[in-house]
Amino acid sequence: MATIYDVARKAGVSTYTVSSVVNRSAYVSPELTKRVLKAVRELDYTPNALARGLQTRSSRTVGMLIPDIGSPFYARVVRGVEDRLRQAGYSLLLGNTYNDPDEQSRYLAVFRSQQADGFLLFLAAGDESEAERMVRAKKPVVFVGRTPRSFEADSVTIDNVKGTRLAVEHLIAAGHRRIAIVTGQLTLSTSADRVEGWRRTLRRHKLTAPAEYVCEGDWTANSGHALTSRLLDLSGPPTAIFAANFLMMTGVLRALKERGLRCPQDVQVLSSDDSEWLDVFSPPITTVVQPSYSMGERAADLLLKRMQQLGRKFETVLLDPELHVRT
Amino acid sequence: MATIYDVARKAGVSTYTVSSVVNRSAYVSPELTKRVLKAVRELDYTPNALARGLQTRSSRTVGMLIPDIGSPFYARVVRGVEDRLRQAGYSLLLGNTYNDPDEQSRYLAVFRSQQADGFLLFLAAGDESEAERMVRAKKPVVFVGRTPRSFEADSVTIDNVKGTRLAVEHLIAAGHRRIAIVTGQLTLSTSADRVEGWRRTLRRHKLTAPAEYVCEGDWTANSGHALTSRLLDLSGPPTAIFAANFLMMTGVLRALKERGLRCPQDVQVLSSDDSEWLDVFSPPITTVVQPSYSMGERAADLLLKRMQQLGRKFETVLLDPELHVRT
DNA sequence: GTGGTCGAGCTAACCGTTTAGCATTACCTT
DNA sequence: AAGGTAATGCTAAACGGTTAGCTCGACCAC
Repeated sequence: MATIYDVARKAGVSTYTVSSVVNRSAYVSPELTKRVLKAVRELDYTPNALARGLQTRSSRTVGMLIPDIGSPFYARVVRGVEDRLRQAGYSLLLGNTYNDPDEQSRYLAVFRSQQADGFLLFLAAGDESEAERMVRAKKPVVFVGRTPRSFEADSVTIDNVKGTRLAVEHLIAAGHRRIAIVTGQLTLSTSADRVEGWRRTLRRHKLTAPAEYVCEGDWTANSGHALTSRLLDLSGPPTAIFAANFLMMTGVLRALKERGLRCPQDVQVLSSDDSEWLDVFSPPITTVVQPSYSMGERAADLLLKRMQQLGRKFETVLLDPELHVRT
Repeated sequence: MATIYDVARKAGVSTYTVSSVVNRSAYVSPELTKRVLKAVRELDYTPNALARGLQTRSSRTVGMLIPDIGSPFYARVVRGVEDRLRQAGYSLLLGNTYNDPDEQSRYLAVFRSQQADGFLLFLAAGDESEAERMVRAKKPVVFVGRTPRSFEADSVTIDNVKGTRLAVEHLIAAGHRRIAIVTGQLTLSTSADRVEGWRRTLRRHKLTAPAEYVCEGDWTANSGHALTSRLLDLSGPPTAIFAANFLMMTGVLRALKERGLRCPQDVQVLSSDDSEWLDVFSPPITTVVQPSYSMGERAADLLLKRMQQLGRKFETVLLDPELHVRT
């Protein structure tokens, strides 16, 4: 690989001049500019980002932590992030945590070592203290999807309380009185908020639900399946189930199918996370549409702002979910 | 951020000693080792990967190009890659090309600038010459999913000819005689091979199909929809349609639904790309299961081998698809 | 002619690692 | 005691960029 020295020699100028031309960082006469560009072309020179980053102490790279790139929801968030960062000239370093705090720590160490300029954290359940230290150390961090419980920071989340409220109101309007919720770890704000939305909406409509109607799982189809089986074994099983993500929803449907229960006739199922193509399948699943792509965009925007201006006050972006009714 | 100098000073040793301890690259007495580790801990020292990479001319980073992280299929490939690379101590730099050759070039430049040690390319349709230059320049490159048409290289692909054969044979066995195929750009080996498998299988069974039964799209749901509409307008419309990926399949179903055609009674639909949860929805879609996760793993393995031993002869891994029959 | 100002581009130090080559010490051999 | 050897860790030079501070010449005013 050609270096800046090679280019400088070939063009008969100093490395300063090459650098100035390549980065458009200082005026260079047309004559020299032409010679430099010619040498760059002929040597197929690409600046070494490592060397540049070492000197400028900025890698133009952002580290992002997500639970699972395999889930369409997260994937769309990543897409939003990437499209924005690309425009701003940043690259994305991605870390799949599989919701495992150890993997999470490992990736944070990698990001740190790679001198990431900023961090987008879609945190796993578990210890928040590491993330908190980063915020306290004034590193540019934006929390995505899940807000830290115990400290202030930039974040972009979806109004999960509202999302569940829309879903539950829809069910109540359809005549349901026994509505259960199947969700992920309750220590996560996403889960807690969804349960909160469910609880409040029931109360506002003067409905009650047994404690067993709140089912804590781990976002997987298997947990959705297991929790639903338990629900159906209750003496008073629900007539509607809200699943907090797509995979759990498929687990719910599987449990119903196993028992020969029909959806929506016997048990109606709603879920978070919309996909356009749900239209073409049955049963019809009414969903809470999470603006996942724009969540990614907004998070990237917020991070870019924070990186530019470290001292600014924390900002919290709350995005509105919508109900996509399917019948 | 603490540097190796800070650690050296604090421990009262040279940077050589710190480096030796941190990398376990040379024997250091227990006494000094202890002092170094203590200093590392107290200063919370993390080596600067940029400086290290500059010196060792290896970033321990792999650049990967994929069409769209938003598609579950690609996402699973990425997961396989990432899990393997992680074990080997590499980070993944991801580039979403959206099947756009320009984006692809842009990302290759980024990877190059970031001094990626290796490249995993799930290429977009279009010009292959850039990738070819990389291979000729003896850079560690592994092609994933799609093989280059015009030159030799390491690659990991799925036997698409066989996949389509399984699908078409299944349809023929079920009594279908008019089988159409809806696929992506025919310049891509994935598409071409699928069409090839379809054509050969029909011929082997002494069936013919009009030219219009081969429908070239761009992998999107919209193109699946448009192509299917055209198919249904033919004077002799097909009784079965094979869609070359998940999204196109949903487009096919949408077109059928619009016309009130029932699946599988009126038109049966098969597709590539399985998802476990298809079980819980109807219509039942028989799919060709692509071993996407292991494709990622194998690609990463192959790349690691190539990076270790640049001169080795090219290897082609062909993975077997399976049919997942749903009724 | 002198001094001042300005613009263009050069020089050289620095970013934080790794590592070849060397220095020092301890220990062994004869 | 002298010389040889091995073990241990130090010194200093890279790696490939960026950029503060400087030089040099052109131009201008008086």
